[in-house]
Amino acid sequence: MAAPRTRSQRDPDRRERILVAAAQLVARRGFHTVGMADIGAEAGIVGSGIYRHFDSKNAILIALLDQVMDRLQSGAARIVGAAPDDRTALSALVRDHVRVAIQDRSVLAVYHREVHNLPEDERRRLRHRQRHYLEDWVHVLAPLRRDLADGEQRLAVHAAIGAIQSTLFFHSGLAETRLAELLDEMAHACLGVTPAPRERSELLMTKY
Amino acid sequence: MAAPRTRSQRDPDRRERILVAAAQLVARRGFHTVGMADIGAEAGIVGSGIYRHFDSKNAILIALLDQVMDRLQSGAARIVGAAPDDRTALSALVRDHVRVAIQDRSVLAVYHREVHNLPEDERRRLRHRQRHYLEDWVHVLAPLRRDLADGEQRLAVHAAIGAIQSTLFFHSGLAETRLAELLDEMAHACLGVTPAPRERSELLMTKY
DNA sequence: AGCGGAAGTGATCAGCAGTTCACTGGTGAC
DNA sequence: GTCACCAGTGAACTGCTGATCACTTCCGCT
Repeated sequence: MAAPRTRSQRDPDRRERILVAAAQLVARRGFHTVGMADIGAEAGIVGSGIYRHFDSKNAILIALLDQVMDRLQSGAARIVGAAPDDRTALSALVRDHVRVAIQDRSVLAVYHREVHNLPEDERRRLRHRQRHYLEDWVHVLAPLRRDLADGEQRLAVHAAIGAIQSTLFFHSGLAETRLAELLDEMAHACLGVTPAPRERSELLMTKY
Repeated sequence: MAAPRTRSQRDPDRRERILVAAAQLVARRGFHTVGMADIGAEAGIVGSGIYRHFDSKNAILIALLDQVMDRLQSGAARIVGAAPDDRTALSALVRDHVRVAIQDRSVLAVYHREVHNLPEDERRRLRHRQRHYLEDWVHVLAPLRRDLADGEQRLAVHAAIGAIQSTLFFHSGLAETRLAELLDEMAHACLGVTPAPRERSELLMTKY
């Protein structure tokens, strides 16, 4: 029962296309500058057609930001669960964040700039998820930086992520592998931890 | 003639109060979430009264962002003109940016998030000023990091500033001096340069 | 073929927020 | 004292944009 119903008919993944369109447009021009008509046009339908897939304009933004947190959190969970030691875990966290920053560039940029455009409760919820993600970092950093107090470790994590995400806001023109290498290095520098050797899978920048 | 006319009458620095009010509100809730009525109320007048001091809502934002760039650029100009060598200059640039990030927290946060809400031409103008400021950093970093290519040096500068500005988006709860110390350290780590010893004046965190 | 329903359309609504404007009241100049 | 002027007021206007709704179209299923 409740068999996997044939979802949509015209375009099976229209919903996803709307999200992609919104991410690109919002990243470039800002959430409130972009109209439903714009998003619709980019996704191949008319503005009002979006309401077949989302309840409101805000719902699009929420879906977008949740998607980002999903990617970050799932990566972190996998890493923390599998890494043999703290230093390996931390380096893997750094590299995963770099990967997301490069691959999901526009969505992450949107997250960074548009969280405060959310209604109070949704913002709290996302901030909560974000805090959770950061806690993963702090938890593996703590034993490696006993010289830092609790709040200071948290600051270091923020700074490392800030360094990584600086790439969201300008175009370096560097090759992706080189870009990843440098961001990786600088994030580790912020954390005051020498990078663990890369895994083979990481060298390939694979998705999983 | 055209003597320095007695500017305003009721409140001599109402204009400034409007800017401060706008900075705080916009930093917390975002530019388009904040209405003219809100800004006015915070500044002690009614919403429409603002138009005696600014041509439009956008004009407030522009004045705000220009004010930030003024502070950054004037600091950079002073430093580059006076520093005895590149390493001292770079460290001074870092410390000045840290100072602005802490002292003018909300205004800098607004800059970071709301530039793309500007009309095309104004955005270009501000981006241009920003580029100019970054060029000062790159110029003194270049001789210290000959191992990096041109675009790579620029990336490092962005990352260092990203690390510093990460402090704009959360409350560390640390004492200001300790906060400045750590940000300073991490920014230098991103740049791959050992900090020059602090000047006496810097230790006091004075404005000039 | 023909039925049912989901996807897409376009006209229309509704409300908000920036802006304008005629007016008031207080301040400084003479 | 009074005159000119300008910051400040509040009501009204307007344009824009998110949202609604009745209608059409297209697909899948029997």
